[in-house]
Amino acid sequence: MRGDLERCLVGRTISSVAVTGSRSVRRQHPEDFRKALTGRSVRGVERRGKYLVTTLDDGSLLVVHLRMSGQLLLVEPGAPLRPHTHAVVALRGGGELRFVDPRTFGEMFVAPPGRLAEMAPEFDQLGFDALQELPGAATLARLLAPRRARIKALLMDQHFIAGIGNIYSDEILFAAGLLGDRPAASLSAGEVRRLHRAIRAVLPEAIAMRGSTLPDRRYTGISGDPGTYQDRHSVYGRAGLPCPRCKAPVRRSKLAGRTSFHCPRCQT
DNA sequence: ACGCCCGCCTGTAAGC
DNA sequence: TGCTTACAGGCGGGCG
Repeated sequence: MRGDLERCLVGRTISSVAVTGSRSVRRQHPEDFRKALTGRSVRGVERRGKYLVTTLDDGSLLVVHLRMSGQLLLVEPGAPLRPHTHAVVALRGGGELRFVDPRTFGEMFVAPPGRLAEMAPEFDQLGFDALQELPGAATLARLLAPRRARIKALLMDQHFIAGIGNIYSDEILFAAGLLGDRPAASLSAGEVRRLHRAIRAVLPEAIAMRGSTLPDRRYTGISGDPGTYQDRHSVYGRAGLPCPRCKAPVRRSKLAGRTSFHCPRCQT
């Protein structure tokens, strides 16, 4: 999604903004949000964990978090308005960026220059980015050693490592051959190395395939195009289906409060 | 520090 | 067919 936004938005100017409802823009008055964006042009698009951060020409930041059901779509003006469209950002020269979110857990806000920390204190709490800031295996081992949490809970803990959620924690743990309920501190040096390699293998591969679009098609690219990594899932969403490695049926369980999937033979 | 529960919402699918 | 219930890519807060 970051790449899509970068390709579609950098250099473009925002001509107008419309916000409907009060839930998606909730850290500031929607009118302030609208004013902060109107007339700005997009300089770049970054990502911190699961937050999308668009840099504008005045140094302010447009921050978006999609949470469970949020979607960003770039459409032609006049395209039919999908239900649950909460914000429309019109671009000069055509095109509209639309924020659609049925469950309204997602949100957007604009942080004026230098105000991100005060508007979004949780940014300071984010752990290292799973993709861009992953430390070496030895450092990772040192970080895991004192932790009593289960490894899956820790992989999904944005304060520890930022960017991994329920799908990719399960896929990473499968690739590493580890059970998610193992206490983090119980991993041997070799197991941490496997985990490290799994993170570095799964995430770039999933991104190359444009992510995982589940049957409800809630996550798509900016053009509404589905990702294809769901076809490569080894365990997530595959309860009862054969493990791609050993053919044992994939098991479904509850772990770290979330529905989880693992292979009972390949993961220990 | 950790596990577990709930709430925040709406849509969907499963179960009766 | 129609109703009720459970659950869904996240995350913060409260409790024990």
